[in-house]
Amino acid sequence: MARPSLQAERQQSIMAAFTRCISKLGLEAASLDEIAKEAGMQRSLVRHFAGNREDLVNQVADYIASEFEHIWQAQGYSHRDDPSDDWLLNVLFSPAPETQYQIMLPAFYALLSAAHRYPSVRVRMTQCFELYVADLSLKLQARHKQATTDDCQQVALGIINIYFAWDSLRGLELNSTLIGNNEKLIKRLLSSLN
Amino acid sequence: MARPSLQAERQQSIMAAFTRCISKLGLEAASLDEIAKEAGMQRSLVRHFAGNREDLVNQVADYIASEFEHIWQAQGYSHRDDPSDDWLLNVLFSPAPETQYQIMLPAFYALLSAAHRYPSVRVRMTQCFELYVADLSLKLQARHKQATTDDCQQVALGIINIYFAWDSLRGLELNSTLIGNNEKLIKRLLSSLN
DNA sequence: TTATTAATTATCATTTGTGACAATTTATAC
DNA sequence: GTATAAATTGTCACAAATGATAATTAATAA
Repeated sequence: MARPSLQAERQQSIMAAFTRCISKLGLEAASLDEIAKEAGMQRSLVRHFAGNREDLVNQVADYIASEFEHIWQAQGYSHRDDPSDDWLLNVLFSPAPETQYQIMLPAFYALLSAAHRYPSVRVRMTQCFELYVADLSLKLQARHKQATTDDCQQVALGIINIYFAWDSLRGLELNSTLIGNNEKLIKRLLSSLN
Repeated sequence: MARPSLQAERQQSIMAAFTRCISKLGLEAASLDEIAKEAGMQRSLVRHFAGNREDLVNQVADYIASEFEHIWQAQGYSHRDDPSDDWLLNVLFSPAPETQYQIMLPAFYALLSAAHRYPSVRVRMTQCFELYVADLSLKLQARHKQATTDDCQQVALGIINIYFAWDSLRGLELNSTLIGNNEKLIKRLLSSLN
């Protein structure tokens, strides 16, 4: 006999707003006021539903990691039958998922960089990153049977590092051949598994 | 007939302090008070010698870019006679220069990530990054005559991206085989030039 | 030693970010 | 309609970051 709770929805939209702010401004510059403005609610509501700043940071790390894992899993599933090397390039560079990725990737990377200052963030991001590498490594192994496990892990790590670097260099106005080389580079790494 | 100016020295030590703060805290969290404390002077002096925050950020971008170029050039020079592939691994991973690199690299990367918010920072960092890639590309070309220019540029970009990613993941506590794979990965890329 | 110029110290006001909590409104069940 | 529990709004105090500037001290040249 009471008003229905919006806790869950509100918490979600706060996390989404926080993520967008991090993506745009970086973690430290994403203030509670910014988050509130981005979420279209008052700061008091942000506090009410998500707690203090430390709580928010810890929560958003889990949110971003989970979303990331989810997107990655969905992408992998939708390309599960594509035996060619291009499956990965499609996942990474195809325009379709960019709407989510364009927000998610910079935020993910911002949290990686800040992880050493927030112990519980570090734990979650480490877990997520290792899972990411391990999963890509497995997918590579499945497509390149003759390669060793170690080879696959190296290439998986390399691709992920290059991908992150590619994303975080978007703010620079590098000449386009340089940017385009990232895709070729990933192909080069993949071909080293044959 | 006046007191001698300390402008130049003070400016240098402020930049050095700012760089250390960025390396430790990130750009946005490196406040004027932190910089002053790190430089062992009062905030008023920081302002007096280096101007307001915007000035400081622009100056530190140039400082970091210049220092970086300088270190890189010196490293390259000291290994100019080493024909093996290991020259590069030594430059990147040998413990000697780490005292400077351990400060410089995270700061460099923090500025890259923030570049899109500071136009003049973006210009300087873009210039520095492109020079970095171009120079490594040339050095690779000199050691791998049979490789094409495009091959060399791809590999140079890849190595730099992997190197930066390796550095910025230090905050995570990744399992050590994963970390060690970065070095193997660079060897793998280099061997693709043969 | 004195004038000059710069370093250095000390303070102030303003803005922004954060935490806390009271007051009010709103949607449900009875 | 009324009680209930939650959402929502509003406001206050406190701390931190920045910008600005006056007052003081110190090192040189003449």
